Amino acid sequence: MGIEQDVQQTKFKNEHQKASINLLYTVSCLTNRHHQVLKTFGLTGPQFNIMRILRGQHPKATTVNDLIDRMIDKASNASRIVEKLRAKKLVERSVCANDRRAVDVSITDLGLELLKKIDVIEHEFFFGSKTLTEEEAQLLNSLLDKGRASITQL
Amino acid sequence: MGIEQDVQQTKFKNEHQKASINLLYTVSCLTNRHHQVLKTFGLTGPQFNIMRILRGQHPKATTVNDLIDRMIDKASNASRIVEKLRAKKLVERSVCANDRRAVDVSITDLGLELLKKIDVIEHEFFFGSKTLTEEEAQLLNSLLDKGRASITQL
DNA sequence: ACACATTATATGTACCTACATTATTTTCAA
DNA sequence: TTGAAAATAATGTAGGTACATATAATGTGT
Repeated sequence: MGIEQDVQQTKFKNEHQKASINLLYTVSCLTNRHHQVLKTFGLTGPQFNIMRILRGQHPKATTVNDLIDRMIDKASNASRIVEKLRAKKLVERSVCANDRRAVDVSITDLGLELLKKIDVIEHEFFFGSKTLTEEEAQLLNSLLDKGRASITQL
Repeated sequence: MGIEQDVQQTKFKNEHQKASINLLYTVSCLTNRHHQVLKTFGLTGPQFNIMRILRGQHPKATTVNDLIDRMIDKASNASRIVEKLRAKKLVERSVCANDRRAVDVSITDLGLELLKKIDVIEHEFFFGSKTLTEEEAQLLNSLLDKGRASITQL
């Protein structure tokens, strides 16, 4: 099944326009699937992302600013997401001792347990894990890197 | 610049995980750029998408239901977006004569003029238009189609 | 003809993003 | 040292998504 069938459009101006639509549609499928899976654990995508970053730093704390730097999807509102996680007792928050402007966030034991459960089905989150070979995935990566240059160079 | 530098992560479990993150990040760059451009015309991405669909049908009207079917990014709230466009006088809305449940939406002359202006910089919306060859874009399309099968087959 | 399911749209809620603004603390240079 | 600039979070607003539900019109089987 190519993108033509999937979006009910048979004509594209050229392969670049087709690739643009293909990217949007593919990522939409990917994130829909992820959200579906995460929902069964009571998490949203951005909440899960923050939890993973916190686990990576555990047992050290991470400031909100560090979270913003490391999130893939820009977090103009990391504070609010952290607050949602705190309400679920998955993370803790405290004013940073060294810099009283900053806020230290760290994952709780409850949070670590939840991530452990999600680890089991981690392969669900990998694009093309069942249909692309390692070489094809590598090729995809290089094409994305190369194509992205036409955006960032603007 | 590969994805490693862009997301400040040097280790990935495998090429498939890397591709997943690369896709999310790439589409984020792509849509950010589009939104940036569209904003100068006073439109959001979804609003622009609906306008394009309406132009494709012009001078025939399109029902809200048809809009939902044809939008790439699922529109659980096409009504609200149409209402925003109507407030800007870019589209018109009227109860469908044949089926009084349905609502006919059509683009106005003002809407057509706006799209005409945006047409001029349409190439801005194409991924990799300056950095990928036609063959590379074609290859990217086939990899996306193939990889997407691992999501939809679930 | 009428009860009932279906369809088309609208709306309420929870969550998200981008962007602008604010409050507080720290840094740094005159 | 002190006053301005920068940094860190939090918050308000407008717009978006997903999902559940409501409302009205249409279609259908008996």
